[in-house]
Amino acid sequence: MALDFPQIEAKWQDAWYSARVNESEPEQGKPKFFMIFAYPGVTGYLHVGHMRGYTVSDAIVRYKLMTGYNVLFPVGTHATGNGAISFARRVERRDPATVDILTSNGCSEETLSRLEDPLEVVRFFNGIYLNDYWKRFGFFSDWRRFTSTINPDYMRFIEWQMLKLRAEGLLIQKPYYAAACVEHGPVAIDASETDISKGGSAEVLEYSLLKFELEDGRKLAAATLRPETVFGLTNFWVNPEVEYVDARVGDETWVVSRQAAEKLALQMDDVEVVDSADGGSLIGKSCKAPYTEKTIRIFPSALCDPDVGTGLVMSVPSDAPVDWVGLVELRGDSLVRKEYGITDAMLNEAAPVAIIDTPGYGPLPAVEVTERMGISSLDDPRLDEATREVYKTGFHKGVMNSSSGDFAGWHVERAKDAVREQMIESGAAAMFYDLSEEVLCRCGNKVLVKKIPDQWFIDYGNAALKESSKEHALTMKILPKEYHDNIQNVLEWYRERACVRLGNWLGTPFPLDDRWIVEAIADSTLYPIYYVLAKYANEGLMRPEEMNEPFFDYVLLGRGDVQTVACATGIDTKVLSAARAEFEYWYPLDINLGGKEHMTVHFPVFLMNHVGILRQEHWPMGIIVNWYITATGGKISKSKGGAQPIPDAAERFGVDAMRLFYAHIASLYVDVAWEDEKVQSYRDRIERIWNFVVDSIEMNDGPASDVDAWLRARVESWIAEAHAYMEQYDLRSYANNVYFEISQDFKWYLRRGGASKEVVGEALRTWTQLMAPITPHLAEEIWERLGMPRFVSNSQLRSARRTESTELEEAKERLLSSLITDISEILRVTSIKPSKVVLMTAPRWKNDVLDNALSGGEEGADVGRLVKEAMPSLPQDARKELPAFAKAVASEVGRMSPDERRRASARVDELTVLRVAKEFLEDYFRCEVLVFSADDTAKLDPENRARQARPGRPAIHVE
RNA sequence: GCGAGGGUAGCCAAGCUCGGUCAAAGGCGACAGACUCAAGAUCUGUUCUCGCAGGAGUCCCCCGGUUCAAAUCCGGGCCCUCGCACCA
Repeated sequence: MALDFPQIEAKWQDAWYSARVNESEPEQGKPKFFMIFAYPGVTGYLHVGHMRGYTVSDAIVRYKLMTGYNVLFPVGTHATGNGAISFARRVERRDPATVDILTSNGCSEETLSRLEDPLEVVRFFNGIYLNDYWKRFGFFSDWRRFTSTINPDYMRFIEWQMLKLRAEGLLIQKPYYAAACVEHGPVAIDASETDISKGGSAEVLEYSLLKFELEDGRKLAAATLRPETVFGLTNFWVNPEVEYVDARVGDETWVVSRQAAEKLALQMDDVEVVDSADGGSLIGKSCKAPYTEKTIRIFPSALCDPDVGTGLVMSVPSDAPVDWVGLVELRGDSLVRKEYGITDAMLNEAAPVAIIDTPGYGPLPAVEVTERMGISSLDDPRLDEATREVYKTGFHKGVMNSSSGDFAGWHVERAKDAVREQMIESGAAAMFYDLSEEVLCRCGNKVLVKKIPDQWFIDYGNAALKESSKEHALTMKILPKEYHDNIQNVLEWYRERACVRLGNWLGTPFPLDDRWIVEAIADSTLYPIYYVLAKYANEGLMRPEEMNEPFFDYVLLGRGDVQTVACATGIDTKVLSAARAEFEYWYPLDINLGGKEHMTVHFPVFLMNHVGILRQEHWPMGIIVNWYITATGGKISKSKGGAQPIPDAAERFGVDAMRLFYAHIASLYVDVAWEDEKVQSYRDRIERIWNFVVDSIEMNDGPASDVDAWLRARVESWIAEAHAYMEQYDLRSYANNVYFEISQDFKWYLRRGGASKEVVGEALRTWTQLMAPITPHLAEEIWERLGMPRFVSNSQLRSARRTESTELEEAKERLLSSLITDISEILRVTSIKPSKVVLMTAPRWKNDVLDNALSGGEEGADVGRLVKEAMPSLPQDARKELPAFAKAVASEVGRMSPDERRRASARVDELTVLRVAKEFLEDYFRCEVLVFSADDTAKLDPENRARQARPGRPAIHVE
């Protein structure tokens, strides 16, 4: 009989939610478990990959619920930022891809026009996430606590957080250079291109702007990434085709390209274009280099790009292949030389000057590389490659040579910053920021780097904060372990982080200055707390305008007394006390689970804000990082709308099959490709289990047998292992046992003639409980069939009762199954069709020797001692065998782990076990089976195989 | 570049923290058999090579080292993936 997945999913979800099994209230004295997953940003539909982390969270929470914990597992969404705004804009202009995604998900034209409003977009997707994803998957989340970051009450919480950061001295202000659109303000440069229409992979480059003084006092400003090469300057490049301008900067006049002047104006105060400047007229003239004060000649070059840097370039032919090739080309270009009057003497003055010792190169790497590669023209596309090669080695491995003055002997990497600093200090240079490629805003305007003079930062560089956070992180349960170790480095590396931004964004206005909006990472650090309070706001027990600083101070920091706070807020004292008690009950957060992208972004600030603002007893306890589900042949990205819409997949495969897929397909800490066939096979597995269970429930009761005790023993092992795995949140091993190993045990039981309805029923109940965290709908359906009261989901999973006797029961069956393996192996290799199998258990003395070896304790067994102690009592014919056997046993025992020792000590009466199992074996191999002890003088052993018998491994003879 | 993770049999994926229980779990695929009118359903077995006795040989990206013993530890190399800050 097939399972109707959608039907049972709906049935149990209705039942759970109407019985409010998913809702959480504090219960003093009962241990609590508080878990969240990092809430998703509201930027469109999610895809099947996102459900991995969410599902794992739900499974953990469900397990905790079944093991005595009062659990809290709230969910929410992150609407801050421009995701919803840009989505609304795409809808507004009826972007075909966006419209297509929406309509294929069933949106009407009416809904479409509603979604032109960003707030409606947020509302719309909040509904989708809640209903189509999380409820659809049967999560045990307390829906009453749902919150979203642009809800008015949540915003009050963020305001409070910023005030506390300031109070702790963790807010600082300083200038900042950000990519910005002239019209829309700062934009994010990011490959997913939420803000921009072009240039997602651009970077902000830090140029040094070096000033070269002309005879008339004006200054040519050249932008370079390598200021330390100032010592190797030989000439200057100007493009006669480019339009330059004279720009007044403070009390100086700079010559730069018109485009560069515009950029400078955004980054420096007091920049004004006063005149145009003719590049051609400069050529042939001289200018004075900064720092070295060397006089160099100005030459023409077509390579100066007015959009890159300042459109003016300083020339270092020793280390820049482009400069060297430029000089070579110029030397051979008589036409140009004639036009600008460039003489051989001038060119000779521009001969390369060696400045850097680069491992693997001579004194002039650029000359060397271009000659080796045979590059002689600026049009040669391999110039880029040559530049990269020289730059890379020179910058990271090079050392400044004796021609670099005070910096001789410095590593280039260090010299770069030091030289720049000195030049800036002396007024010979300035900083200049530019993008590595053209970036266009969604509106079509150019994105440029703009100085923001009074940017606010959270000071994650604060030494005390950093130290406490690192120390606390060591005590946290952080998985995977690699991240537990690495987060130390991440925290160490953290520095100030911009926490507010200008522009058209959804989010909380910055309480210290409402031109700013609190930035999207900064408003999502303490938020687990807010789930505790959201219930009260959602139920109308407090209004946003009442949630002021005294309110949060009282509830979260325990400041003030309830009467005063009630006056200051207008909130009922009962509500205040309850909220505070509830916070104290649930906090700290036990687990925050999120994708690997959070490792260097969200998790560190999440931790540090807790440490910075809250009392130590409220600092978070654990972090779990999950890796991704990807699509075959590339990421299934959110922006592309999702290769596999979640409701569709749920419909096709069933929620439980997907949940099992997420739990079992691989360790959480590797990326896994989504494959329909894989999910389908989990669906098959679930149906197989269902059919098996139904058959078992309907089975006829049979007589008690000797495997009953074995199955009971196995149940104890299932439970013990389940708890052990979940202790480590190792869902995969847990699922492997529950969905694959356990069914094997049932099959073995039946095969061995087990028939007790009672024993099977007992085992089925435990099995069902074990399934409940991962495949809850299936488990409930089975639980109901078993006649159990609602619900398996909140039934209690007891702890295991393993004893010596359960060990023995398991050892007994292990003996049989390994015996079957051995016999089958012999039959397979020899191709004998057996008419008779003779089994001979090890003689008594071998057991004694093994026991003796095992009792030897830690120092292990000594062969000599074993032989000496066993010899006297041995029958004559065994004495020859003893030394070899003792040696084998000694080495075997020597390398046993404690676990193996325990098992080996739990040996069973093999003769009896085999005699009892004789019929079973005869049935299995369809032939006669004879059982002897090797001690038995009447045994049937024509080939003298009895000597091979060892404890746990009877000798075998087949014919 | 900086930082992190990884390369295991046809494929996916455990194992590596604590070296021996590892020819290396499990799943998928493939092959064979059983049950069947039949099957893409289910069950059983096989799936590195050799083997008419439960075994042997070779193996866990490559090279080298430590060790009685290495998939596991150390060094070097090649290759892949990911994060890098105002992007959630």
